[in-house]
Amino acid sequence: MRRWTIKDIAKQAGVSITTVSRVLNEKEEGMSPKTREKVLKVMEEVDFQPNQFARGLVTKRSKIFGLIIPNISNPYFPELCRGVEDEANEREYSLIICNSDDQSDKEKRYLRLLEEQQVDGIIFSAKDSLESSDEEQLSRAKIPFILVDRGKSEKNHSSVLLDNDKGGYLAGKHLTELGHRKIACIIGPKSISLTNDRLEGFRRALAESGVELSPSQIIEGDFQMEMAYQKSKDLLMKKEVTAIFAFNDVMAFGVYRMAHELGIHIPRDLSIVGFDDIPLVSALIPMLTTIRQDTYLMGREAVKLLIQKLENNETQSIMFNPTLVVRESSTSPKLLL
Amino acid sequence: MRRWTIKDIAKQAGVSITTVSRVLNEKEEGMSPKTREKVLKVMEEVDFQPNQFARGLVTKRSKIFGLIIPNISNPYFPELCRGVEDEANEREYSLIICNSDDQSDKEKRYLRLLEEQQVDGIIFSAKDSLESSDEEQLSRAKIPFILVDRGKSEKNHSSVLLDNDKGGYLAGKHLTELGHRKIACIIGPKSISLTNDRLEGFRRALAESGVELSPSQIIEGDFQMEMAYQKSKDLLMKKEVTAIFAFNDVMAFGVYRMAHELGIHIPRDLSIVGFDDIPLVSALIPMLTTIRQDTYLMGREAVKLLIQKLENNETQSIMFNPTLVVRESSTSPKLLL
DNA sequence: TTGTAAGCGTTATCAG
DNA sequence: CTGATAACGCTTACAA
Repeated sequence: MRRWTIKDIAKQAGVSITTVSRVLNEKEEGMSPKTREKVLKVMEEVDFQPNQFARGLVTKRSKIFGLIIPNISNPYFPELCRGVEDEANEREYSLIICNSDDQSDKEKRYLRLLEEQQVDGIIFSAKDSLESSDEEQLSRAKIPFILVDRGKSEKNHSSVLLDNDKGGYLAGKHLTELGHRKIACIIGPKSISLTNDRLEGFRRALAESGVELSPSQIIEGDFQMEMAYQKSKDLLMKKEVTAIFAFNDVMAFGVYRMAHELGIHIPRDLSIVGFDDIPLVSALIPMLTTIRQDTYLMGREAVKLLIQKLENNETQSIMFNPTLVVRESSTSPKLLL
Repeated sequence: MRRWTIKDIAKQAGVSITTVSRVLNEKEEGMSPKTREKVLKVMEEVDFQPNQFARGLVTKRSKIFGLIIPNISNPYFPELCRGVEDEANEREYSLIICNSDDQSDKEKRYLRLLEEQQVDGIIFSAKDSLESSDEEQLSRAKIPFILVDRGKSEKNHSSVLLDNDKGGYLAGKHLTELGHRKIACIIGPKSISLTNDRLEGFRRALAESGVELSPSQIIEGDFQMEMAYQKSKDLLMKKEVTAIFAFNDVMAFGVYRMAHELGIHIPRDLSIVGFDDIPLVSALIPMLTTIRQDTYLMGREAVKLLIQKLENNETQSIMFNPTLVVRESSTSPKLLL
């Protein structure tokens, strides 16, 4: 037999389909317990499952959220994703995930896809802040969305972001307090605003100690290990800096590798500070000093705010605070160059 | 105005809804180009998007696959997930992902959820091989599925698995060939069959060199770093082994950490072999020798076979071959104990 | 407390 | 080549 429908259930239980629909939706407590029992019994027996297509067609709700992230292979995102998934599922939503690879066209394509799938909302960790064309599309489709991790806090949309300026500041302050004066950083793509925020905070911290950051000490990376590994070579060979601040942990991994290759000892010859505090960080030897963000919680929070938006049309933004986690990779420079 | 429907398009273009539906589905090339143009133009103008609920209601297809994995935070799975997502999207499918945390009840819950969402198929990396109750449910719901990474190859369902026995064998052979005689291993949960497969291959390789694996040399881990870190302490302090084979890279990370803490030098005092070859592995210092599997490709392949099943009802299984990647963490023991 | 019937936006079957 | 029209399975006024 084909799948059971409420019609079948109704016939079997000797009631109308309306009644079945009612018990399905747990509405109308004003209903004879007998009838309810009868219906529930039949449903139970055949392990009835309502058809979401039919439901959605009427209610216009899919109980699905979309999550767009740059790349799940970047260890930052599984944590975020996990937070989003856990919160979503507790609230009976499923999650479609999409990897944009930081490409605008893929973002657009997925946005369309999600719209077509009639998702009830989108959690968006975009290439950067939303492009206006995307925002337009989203609002035209009336899909509530929330920006997470990437983007800017604006009053016309919800967001869950990190105080990246503060993160950069913490890193800078830590290094200058240790006595470092010659410091470089491996930043993210300049097109991404959080890169600039971190850089600004970092600069400010250095400036407070009268340390300047020359252009040659700012290396543009892509948040991946490989490029950081390669680009740090020059920097390390010249031996002109005593410390490096990598804008994420994965790039710090790259620096570790190059330092190892060149026989540079961490932290004796070189201090390193990372960003994110991804779980595997504690396995790096020596253990990495880093700026921690509570990625998992940010994911959960994003879903909460999204649901706020969805149910009450409330726009809300939260900014998380990063913290400095001092481990073994940072120490005072052995001598001032 | 509310969302456009094919009805609106039809009216606007001065044709019937059937015609609109036809151009939407690119059917019936036998159609006057004029009409087609006319309709397409209107669609373009209003950026028309068909309602998947209505579509699904009649076609019974959601264009969504479900992916159930233990935990996206375990670095093995993002790769798998990425492979699945890429292949799925190229074929116009979206992907709902679910983390089961290796708990049977969560698996069951998600299975139900996916069924309710009317997914067109499920890619399942279960706790272990499918429980019969799950298989029953799946077949009752007529949802095609494929097992990936975890499970057993059986002729009544498709699967994409790794030759774990061979993987274990490669690791064992490598270590014995280097001259190790006292070897331990940190395995996965015994309830998972791939653990036993790897162990068996490993044992066989050791046996070929007359090396035996005593129970005290088999440590049960959970594929996470933390437990491997703690459980390796005893092992390392006794200094009774010259090599350790960790059943995944993440646990190898844990061993690295403990070795570092205890001042044990890798590979001089201790050789380590991991499993998986996750991307960050190359950042471990010294670089980890490991058994590589092409996780990304396995993900892609899983989707291909799933679609085979879906479209042609062909059941097919593939077994991938692991390879040994020798890096810096394994070498001959400095002296035979 | 329960039932009837009108949609929801598509696709598919027939006619024309 | 094109168009009515009947499903698809559910929710929801509106009646009874």
